[in-house]
Amino acid sequence: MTDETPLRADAKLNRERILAAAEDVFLERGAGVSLDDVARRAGVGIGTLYRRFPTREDLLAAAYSARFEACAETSRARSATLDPASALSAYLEDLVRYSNVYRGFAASLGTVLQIGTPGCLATSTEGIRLLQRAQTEGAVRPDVRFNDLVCVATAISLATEQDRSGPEQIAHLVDVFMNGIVRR
Amino acid sequence: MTDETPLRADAKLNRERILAAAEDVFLERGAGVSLDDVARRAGVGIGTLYRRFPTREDLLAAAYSARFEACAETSRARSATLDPASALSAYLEDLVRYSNVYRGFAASLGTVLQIGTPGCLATSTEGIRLLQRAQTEGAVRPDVRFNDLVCVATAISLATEQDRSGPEQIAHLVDVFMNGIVRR
DNA sequence: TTGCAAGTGGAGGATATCTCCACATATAAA
DNA sequence: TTTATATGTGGAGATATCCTCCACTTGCAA
Repeated sequence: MTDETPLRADAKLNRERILAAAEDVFLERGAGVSLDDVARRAGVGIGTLYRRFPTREDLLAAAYSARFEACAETSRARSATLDPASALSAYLEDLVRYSNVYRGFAASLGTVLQIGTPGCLATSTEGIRLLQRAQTEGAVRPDVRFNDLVCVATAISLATEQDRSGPEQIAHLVDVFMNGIVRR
Repeated sequence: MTDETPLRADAKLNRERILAAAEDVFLERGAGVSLDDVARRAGVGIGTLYRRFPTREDLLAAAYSARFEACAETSRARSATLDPASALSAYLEDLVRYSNVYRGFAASLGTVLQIGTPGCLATSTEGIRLLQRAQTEGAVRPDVRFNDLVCVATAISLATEQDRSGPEQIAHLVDVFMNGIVRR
């Protein structure tokens, strides 16, 4: 799963160049941009890009890694002072917010999270932890899986990146998903 | 919005050929298939296809129209004998089931429903009616919008088209989203 | 019959993806 | 230092899809 041999010095530099270029280009023009453009911006051949990141999702996962790491860290810090359900709710909201940083990223969220990048791993782990905690404390139904949460986040991201709806729309949808549609 | 002048006889025939071909090809290989393939299967030039259906979503909406019409009709019939919440729940379940007929359709559900095809309109109208009824009878939170339901359906479709989960999985997720993730 | 609005096909330009391989070079061992 | 070679590189080109454009055809109303 993880790459065995360490990269050669020049290769490592190119890898970083690619990631920096990807961040710029994805931010500017969305997650669907041509990978040739990324390579060009990085000053690197397209072959080099593909050797390092065989799929677009690999590149997205790597480019997002730091962000996801931050997402996990924020959640960890916050969850100490929140009840389990609120912590999970806040986590979901953040996940959606992060997914909307690159336009068009939402559709890949599920795939990307499954790639073993440190950040992806951190975010998944944190989500699983929060869910489990909420479930053992009886705050959340026991038959919900982490995968369900990812789907929810995906759907909300998709819905909110079409409409130019603000953060209150995201919060509303998260609330609906957390508390249900039926009046209580 | 709706097309003014009626189609010429030959054009109408071609339109039907395209729709029949689209149904076959989408069923076989998913909603993302090459539109050239659809045109070829229909025995029609690609230009003709684009003239009639400017975007893939237009074609999807038209191909789905009959199905959506059936979805609405079923719901209308059923809702007479069900309490508002159950009727809404059943409607949601159907919406998801229909969305999974073409692989890869789920992500377009929101866009497609907004296209004025008779079936799309019927399904939307029915959903809005059920939601309103449930809300005026106090069975469902007043701050939920139809758009939220589409979001829910999308999420569940996405979740269940990845896993090869059966209908009981769909029912389960609908239940979760009707009653909330939070334990009651 | 006939005029023409409506319709048709598909070549072709634009854009993307991804592979392949001749060539270059960092690095570890001699 | 000098190799030997595993590792890395660039980018041409094969393949695929999208979508437009326009010369040509045809249904149909008058």
